[in-house]
Amino acid sequence: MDYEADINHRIWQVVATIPHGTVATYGDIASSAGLGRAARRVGLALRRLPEASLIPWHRVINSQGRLSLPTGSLEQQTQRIRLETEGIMFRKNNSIDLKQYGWQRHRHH
DNA sequence: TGCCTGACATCGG
DNA sequence: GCCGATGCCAGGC
Repeated sequence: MDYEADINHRIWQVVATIPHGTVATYGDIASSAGLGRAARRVGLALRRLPEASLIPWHRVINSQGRLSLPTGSLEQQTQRIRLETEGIMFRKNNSIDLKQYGWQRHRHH
């Protein structure tokens, strides 16, 4: 397969390791996949994900703790429902506390 | 080739 | 907390 397809697979592989009930940011995934700060590349890979895939794409959110899919879209609603189903609570401003649910939350500078 | 856009991140103001 | 500018990597036309 070509280079781009290989990158997508690597990204999906990392996303697959995000534990149930936790979330990771696009940036987290990018660095873990060896892509440096190419966070936008992660969004592209998730968009390329097959509809029937079992990869937990809903556990990937932005660094502000908010969902990046279009507000009000069916996709975004699906993501929120799935996260809440896993026990993740949203704040009043529709954001998620990364300190509590974040994946690589125990790193130190 | 050039320009615009996007499931992003970070820094200012 | 809400913009706007920048840097970033690909896609689409």
